[in-house]
Amino acid sequence: MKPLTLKDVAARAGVSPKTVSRVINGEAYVRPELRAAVQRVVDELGYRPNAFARELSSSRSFLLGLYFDDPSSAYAADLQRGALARCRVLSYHLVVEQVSRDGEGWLAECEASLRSMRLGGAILTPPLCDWPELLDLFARMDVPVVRISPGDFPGRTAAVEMDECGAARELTEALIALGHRTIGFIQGNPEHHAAARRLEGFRAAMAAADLPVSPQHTLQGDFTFRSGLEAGERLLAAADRPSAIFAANDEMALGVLVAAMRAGIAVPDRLSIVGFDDAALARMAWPPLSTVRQPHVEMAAAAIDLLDGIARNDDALGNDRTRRLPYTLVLRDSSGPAPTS
Amino acid sequence: MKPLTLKDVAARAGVSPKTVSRVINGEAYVRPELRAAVQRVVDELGYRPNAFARELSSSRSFLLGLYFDDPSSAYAADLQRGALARCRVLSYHLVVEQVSRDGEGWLAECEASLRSMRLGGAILTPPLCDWPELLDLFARMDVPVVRISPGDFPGRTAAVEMDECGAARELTEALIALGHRTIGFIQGNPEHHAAARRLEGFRAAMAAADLPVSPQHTLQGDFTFRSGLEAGERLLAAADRPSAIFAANDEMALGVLVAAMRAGIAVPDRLSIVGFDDAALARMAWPPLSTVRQPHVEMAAAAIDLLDGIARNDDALGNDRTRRLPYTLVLRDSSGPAPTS
DNA sequence: CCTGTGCTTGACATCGCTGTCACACTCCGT
DNA sequence: ACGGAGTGTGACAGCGATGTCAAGCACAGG
Repeated sequence: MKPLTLKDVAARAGVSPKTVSRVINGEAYVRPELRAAVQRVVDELGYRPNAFARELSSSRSFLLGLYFDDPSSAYAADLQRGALARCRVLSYHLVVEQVSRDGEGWLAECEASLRSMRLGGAILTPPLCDWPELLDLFARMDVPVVRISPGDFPGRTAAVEMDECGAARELTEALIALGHRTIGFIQGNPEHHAAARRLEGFRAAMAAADLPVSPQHTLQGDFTFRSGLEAGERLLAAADRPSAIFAANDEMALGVLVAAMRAGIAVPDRLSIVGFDDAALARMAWPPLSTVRQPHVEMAAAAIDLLDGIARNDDALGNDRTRRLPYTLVLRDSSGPAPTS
Repeated sequence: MKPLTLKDVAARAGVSPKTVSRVINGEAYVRPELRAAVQRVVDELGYRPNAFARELSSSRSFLLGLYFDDPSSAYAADLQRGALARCRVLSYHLVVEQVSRDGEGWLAECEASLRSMRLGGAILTPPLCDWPELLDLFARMDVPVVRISPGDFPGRTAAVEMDECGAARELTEALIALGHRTIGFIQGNPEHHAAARRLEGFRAAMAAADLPVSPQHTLQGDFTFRSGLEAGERLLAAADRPSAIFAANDEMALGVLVAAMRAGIAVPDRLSIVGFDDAALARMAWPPLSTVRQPHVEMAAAAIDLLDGIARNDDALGNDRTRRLPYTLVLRDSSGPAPTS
């Protein structure tokens, strides 16, 4: 099966290849009738331009990179799904890359990878989005970047974010409204800077309600189930056991839930647990988790849109290179009124 | 930052571009000393050939496609992680694509996508791997394919699989050994043909032990949590409630677990539940799920290796185009002795 | 000394497309 | 009628690599 080329189409339409190219790319200066005629031939033959040749001669690119630290988290999967769907629509292709800061050569390896394959843009997810070396690399390579929930360097690149602080505050306020006065908090991966905002929001709500936040009740996790389990066990074994625990993501909240089960503490009767993200997991737990819905799919789609805009040089975007998406509180059965005892 | 080209390297090394190309590609007929000298320059400059140009002139390709039906399942994430890791090593790039059979144009869209971007190979995951139209398409486009757990058309393409039937039988035997005599089974997505083997294995074990399998105890699910929950509820409400339930994947098993919790049925004391896959989820449940570990990561890596082999025309592979990987029974706390009552 | 063979190297065309530029033509105002 | 601006079109070069082929060289055998 010989591939169809521009020349074939041109011959069939009785015009020069360049004219076909103009039609394909929607360039100006083609007579409307001619444009229509050529378009008809293109459709008839089902012609698709070879993306590699295109890229080579125009240094545009149709490949977008999605960079993850850990591509197997539920978070990553959601982002990917959103990005993928949008890519289809805008006819980009998505290249997934995994980067970790282990070892010496990670940056060099990234650079090599980028040099061998020019990307039209890249999406950096936390915690990568806050690594200055990586941002420098993309800047040097002149690859447009959109960051998801960046924690540092605001304004340095386009970004998609959510009001994590506000969301955490609202969720905490909801717990306080349920009568909880002693609330534990399990932080996420310290490298994930945006996640630190969740702690801020929690503290803000507690301070506003004049409730104390003891350091023993503010534990460090790393977003994994295991870390949530361990932190949960410690919190539940404490003398002044909190009546509610806020974990900075759903996986850790699930860990706390299991810790409570093991310890025979009824949820939500004797302990309320809330998470963050509204991952698919949240609904698979028993009781289902109260959490904050972070619109991951939409965030990824917005990121693709931003990249597309930058590629098209839509300076209509101008200064508006940051999209902020709304969150939603999702109160399910893992949280309830504080025990009266 | 101007990109480094073959010519630059050639000039620096005092040879022709073609010779550099030879060194890069490890072709024969270059004097060892020259080869070493050129290699040194390449390393020094950190030169990387432009993959697009390479692809254009040689019609080789360094892009591998990973095709999913649902890219957000835990299964998909595991496969992707394995593929990604192997790609890094072999310096391929991974393009992720999502295909569904909705609507009219899905095949045409796939074809268009493939025509615009020649892939060096593709990995098809279930249930896509059993869609004959898709297999035909790839054959027509002359893109090598490796299928993961194909259900139909054995031998048609290279494949990576696992003994699903044997695994299901062993797991069922383990339940029988625990004293269970009435065991429910929840099937997976009927489109996922390989998964039908799990039912076969289950039936084989039951038959071997002379235990009846009632049709009311063999329900249809679709691999989602929700379908597991619903099937679980039905099984648990039945008059002759089974003492153990085998769900064809972990997500559905989790659904059954929640159904049991809701109904106040203690697991594993009054009901044993087992899943299949050993997804990350399995360990996040309470009690943690007994299941069969399917080596997803290794399977994906093997698939990449197969594609690489095909690309290099290693006919050393010859007829050995199917890799079968081993499973492991993982018995955790969601299964236990049958209740004596 | 000549021819043949095998190794080593580079010149050149080519992959499919787009950027650049030149040319042709139409439509003005003067 | 003529210069100039604005349109429409195609010829041609080149993006950065590899395939092909021919040429140069060394060494063997006749």
